[in-house]
Amino acid sequence: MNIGEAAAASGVTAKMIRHYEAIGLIQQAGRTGAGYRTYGPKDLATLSFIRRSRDLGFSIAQIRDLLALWQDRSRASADVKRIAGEHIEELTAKMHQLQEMVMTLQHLSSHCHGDDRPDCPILERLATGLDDDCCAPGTAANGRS
Amino acid sequence: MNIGEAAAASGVTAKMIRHYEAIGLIQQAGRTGAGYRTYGPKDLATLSFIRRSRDLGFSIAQIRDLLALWQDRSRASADVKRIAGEHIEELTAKMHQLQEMVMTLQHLSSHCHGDDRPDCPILERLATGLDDDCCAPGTAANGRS
DNA sequence: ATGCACCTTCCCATCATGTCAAGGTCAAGC
DNA sequence: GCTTGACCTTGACATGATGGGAAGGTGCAT
Repeated sequence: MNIGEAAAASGVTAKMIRHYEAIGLIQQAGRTGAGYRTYGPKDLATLSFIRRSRDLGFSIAQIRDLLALWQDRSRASADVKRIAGEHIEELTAKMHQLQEMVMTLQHLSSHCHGDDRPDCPILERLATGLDDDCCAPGTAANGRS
Repeated sequence: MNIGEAAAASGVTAKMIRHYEAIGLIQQAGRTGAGYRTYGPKDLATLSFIRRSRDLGFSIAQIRDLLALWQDRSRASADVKRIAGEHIEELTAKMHQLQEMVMTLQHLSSHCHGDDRPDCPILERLATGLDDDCCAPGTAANGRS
């Protein structure tokens, strides 16, 4: 199986397969006489594992650990669960950051009439850091926290 | 005002101030005879504007547009509102992606007993793409959608 | 005049991925 | 056999926002 077929079958681009090999995330692939990389079912399974992990937002470093655990028959599931738990916390923290941004922006946007006139509370807030057209003083979104 | 003071006052690092100048996001700063950059209140306001925009997750490209609108006295607030609205949609989409990851991971994690035994539904799911210990067939989190 | 904190430019690193270029290889058709 | 097109190889460079560090100049206080 060539790299192109492996890429199509696993959902990892050929470019990334070579990259993962270069950084040591996966073993060096076998080679044909002409230097083409060859892949077997086991390699495919590893590549698919990586792609699913990436889809769940794991970093390469985390995937490295997960792969090691996966291939360790004497692993403790607690180790896997811990990695996943840490990752969940990272993702949740990012989510909350985004949520705060969205709430602030929605608040500002709702007070911007959005017409031809230049007056705009969004720009005012960005310029001054203060939200002087705020309907709910004391909330986290008013910039005076 | 030197770059260090401007950095402390605006919350933008000296490194980034130089970078923003290099990419043309801000005007070239004035220089002393010795080549030191100097900053005035107007520059400070611009830097603070940029930092607040970054805090709200705007990209450099978006900030470029926002700065142009800010300095355009004949702007239409509708333009600002549109940029903000697009940004809200981007952020919301990212949030939902993270949310889906978190839900999937929480589902898997809740089914992992997390002890010394190697059996682990998280790894199984990453390896096979299938969630065979699923309590709620047909939901988005079971990998068979 | 010495020392320290600050400034300058320039280069490299991150992280995961993409693009592009120059060249080698394989398989099919003529 | 030769051409063609699809595929492979390596390598370099780009993204976006930021950090780190080296090597050297400047400002100010002791």
